[in-house]
Amino acid sequence: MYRLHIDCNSYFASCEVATRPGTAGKPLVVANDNEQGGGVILALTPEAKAIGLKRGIPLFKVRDLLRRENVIICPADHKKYRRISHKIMSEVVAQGIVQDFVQYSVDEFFGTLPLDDPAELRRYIAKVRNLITTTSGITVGCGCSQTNTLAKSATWFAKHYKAFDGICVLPPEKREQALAQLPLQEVWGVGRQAFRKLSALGVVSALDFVHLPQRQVEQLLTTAGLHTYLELQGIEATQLESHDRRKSIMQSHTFATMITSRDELSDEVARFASRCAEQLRRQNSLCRTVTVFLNTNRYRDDLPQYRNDAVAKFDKPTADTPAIATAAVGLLNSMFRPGYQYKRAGVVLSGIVDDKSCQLDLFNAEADERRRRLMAVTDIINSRFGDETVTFGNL
DNA sequence: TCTGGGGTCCTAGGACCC
DNA sequence: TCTGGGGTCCTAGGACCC
Repeated sequence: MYRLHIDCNSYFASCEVATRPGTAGKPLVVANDNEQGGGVILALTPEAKAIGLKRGIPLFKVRDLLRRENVIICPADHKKYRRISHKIMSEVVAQGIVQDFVQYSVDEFFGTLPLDDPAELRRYIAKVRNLITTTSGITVGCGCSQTNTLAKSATWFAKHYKAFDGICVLPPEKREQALAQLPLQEVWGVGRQAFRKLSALGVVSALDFVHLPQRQVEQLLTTAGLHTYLELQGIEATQLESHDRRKSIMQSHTFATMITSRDELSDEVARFASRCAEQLRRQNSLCRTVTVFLNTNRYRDDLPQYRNDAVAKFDKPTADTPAIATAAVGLLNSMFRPGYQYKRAGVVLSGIVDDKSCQLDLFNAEADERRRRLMAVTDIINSRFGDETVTFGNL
C-alpha cells in the first residue's frame, strides 16, 4: 500500500499555455489582475524563469524585461484553473487505478495505490501521468511512498532530477538515502519559523531532522511539526482535509487606486458579501458570523496608516444575501474613518454549518422559505447569464 | 505578605500552505 | 504610478464556572 501525490507543474502558467494555441515554448507569466495592470507574478513558464523572472515580484518592477523579451502576460483566470483541475480529477477517478483520490488544492492530488512492487507502481503511475497530459495538456510530477509527507518529498525529487522522468517511487529501504538529499527547507510543513529553530541546531537535511530525539522535537516545535517528523519516518500522522466544504469563505481585493469615499467602500464591501453568500449557498451551508476588514496601503510610509476589523454574529445561521450584506456594510460604517486612503478590504464568513442541520424557526418558516427561493432563483440566473446579472440593490 | 485549582469555551493571532 | 487572494490548524490567554 503506497500513498501517491500528484503535483501539476507551474499550474496556472501551464493552463494558459494549454488553452492558448501558439504559446508553447514561449515565456509566459500569469499575474493577478487589478484593473490597471498592477499585480504580481503568480506563475510562470520555464522559459520565463530562464530570463530571470520569479514568482511574487510586482510587474512594475520588471516592465522593461517583460517588454524586451516579449513575455506574454495573462490575467489569472481562476475559473479556468478550477475547470481543468476538475477534469483531471474526474479522468483519474474514471480510470480506476488510484483509490481514495482527493483534490488537496487546485493543482495537487493525493490517493492510494494498493501495490507494493516499485516497478509495478511506476508502470501504473506512468499510465495515470500520461492520461493527465493527454486529456488536459498539463504535465505533472508524481511521488509515491509510505506517507503523505514522504510522497510529497518524492514529488520534489521527481521534479528536481531529470532522470526520474516525472515519477519517483520511494520505497522504505531508500528512505534515509533520499532524506539525506532533501534540504530541510523543502520539507512540507517546515516553514520559516521551524527552519530557523532547526537550523540553529545544525539541522541541514530532512535526515538530520528525523535523527533528532523525539523529545527535543516536541519541545521545539508544535504538534504540526511533530506530525511532519513522524511522517518523514514512515509513520502516518496527517489527515487530508476535504476541500469540498469550506470552513470559512473570504472575498477581498487590493484596489488599483486607493479609495477615500465611504460610499465607494460600501459598494465594494456589499459586492464581496454578496459573492461570499453565493459561494456559501453553492456548498449548501449557512454562516453564523461575518467579519469585515479594511487596510490602508502598508507600503506607503508617507501616508497615515489605519487598519481595523469588526465581527457581527447572526441570531441564527443564514445564507441570505441582503442579511449578510447589510451586516457587512454596517460593520464597515462602524470602522470607517474619513481622511485615510484605503487600499484593501474584505469580507469573511465563518461559523459555517450545514443548511440541513439548522432548525427552522416555526414562526418564520414561511418567510424563510420565500427568502430561500429568491436566493435560489438569483443564483440560477447568475450561473446561466454570468455573474452579477442580478444583484441586490438598496441595502 | 498572603491571595486554590481545576475545567471549558471563546477568540486573536501565529504559522503554514497553495 | 504600480506590491495577491485565498485557505487550514494550533496555541495562548482571558472569561467564566464550580
